[in-house]
Amino acid sequence: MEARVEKIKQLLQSQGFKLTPQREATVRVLLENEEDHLSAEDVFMLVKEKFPEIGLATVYRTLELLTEMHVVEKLNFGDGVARYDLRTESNKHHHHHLICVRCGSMTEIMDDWLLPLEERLEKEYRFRVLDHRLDFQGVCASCREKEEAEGKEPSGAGAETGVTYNV
Amino acid sequence: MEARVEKIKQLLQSQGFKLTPQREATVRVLLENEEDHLSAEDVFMLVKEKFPEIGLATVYRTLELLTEMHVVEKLNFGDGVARYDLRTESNKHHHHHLICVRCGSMTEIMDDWLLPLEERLEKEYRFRVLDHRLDFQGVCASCREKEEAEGKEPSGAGAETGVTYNV
DNA sequence: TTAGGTGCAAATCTTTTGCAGAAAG
DNA sequence: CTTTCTGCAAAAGATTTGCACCTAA
Repeated sequence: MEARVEKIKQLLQSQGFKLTPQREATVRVLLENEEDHLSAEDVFMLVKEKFPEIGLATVYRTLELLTEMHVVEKLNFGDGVARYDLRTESNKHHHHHLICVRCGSMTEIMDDWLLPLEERLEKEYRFRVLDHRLDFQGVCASCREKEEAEGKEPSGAGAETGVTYNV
Repeated sequence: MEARVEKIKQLLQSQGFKLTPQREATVRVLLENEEDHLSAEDVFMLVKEKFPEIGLATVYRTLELLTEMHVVEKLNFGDGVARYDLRTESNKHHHHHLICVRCGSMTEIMDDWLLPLEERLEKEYRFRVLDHRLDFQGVCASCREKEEAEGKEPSGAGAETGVTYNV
């Protein structure tokens, strides 16, 4: 943990930025909540617990800086707020989401299933992939069990099931 | 074209909604600009040309309705505005984006490269996929050519090249 | 005549920015 | 000292909502 803070500190300093107490508090919140996808507001609230004087704008500016430094990744799940993820060895480029349209739960899968696709993009489109985002919307295992227990049809058609009316 | 408008009309009516002139104008704009990813504001401007009295709120409400009906798909490329795509036979579930970090261009690829992955999700996670989103960020062919012509290194490391500092 | 729709303006919500003062090299 | 950084408040930009009026089955 300390080593990771130190690494970020050095990275910032190498570019002429400072790891101020506010920024360090922000980074620590991100490290302590690595499993979550925190919004700027979430980060702000958590930082405030340790550092009550901090301003929301500072958090936004810090997250922007960390995004530029590729320390965090700015995510967008379409719910109107940006979310931020630390980029670590384990999630670099291997970050896919299973989003359940029933219960809203989100599962992450880390396998890098896309490498073969990226090779194809390189060959067929001459497109050099730097990053990707892959989200699946669907129904998670536990919601499926629930629905099957209730005797519903296995997958379901209806208002919010993703049925497409082809136009 | 008329047939597609008619189909949408019937779909709306089957749920008790009306295809008002404002909504029809909005739908037609979407049909006429199927290749683009229009924002609500874009749609508003285009509808205004044909139907000057329309209000922005009506466009938003129409797009929301069409999204709920799965006639359009609401997309988010992280540039601060939602964009809307008609869901058609040809792009249903086969809609990937190549977003160039240099010039901002966006290419769509229609191949459904993800079917094998969706099968794996079904097997390994019991997750029933209804839809997905796959975006690649990288450098497009023409920007690569430009950079190579300028004698830059082939792919590049630097501020906005997606280099990841592992933390 | 009644639910669904519309336009307008105001409200909301997230994110950004201007600025004067504070901190660090 | 000079650059970087901060907090606050105001601004900006996208989207939503309240409301009075309108319009079809």
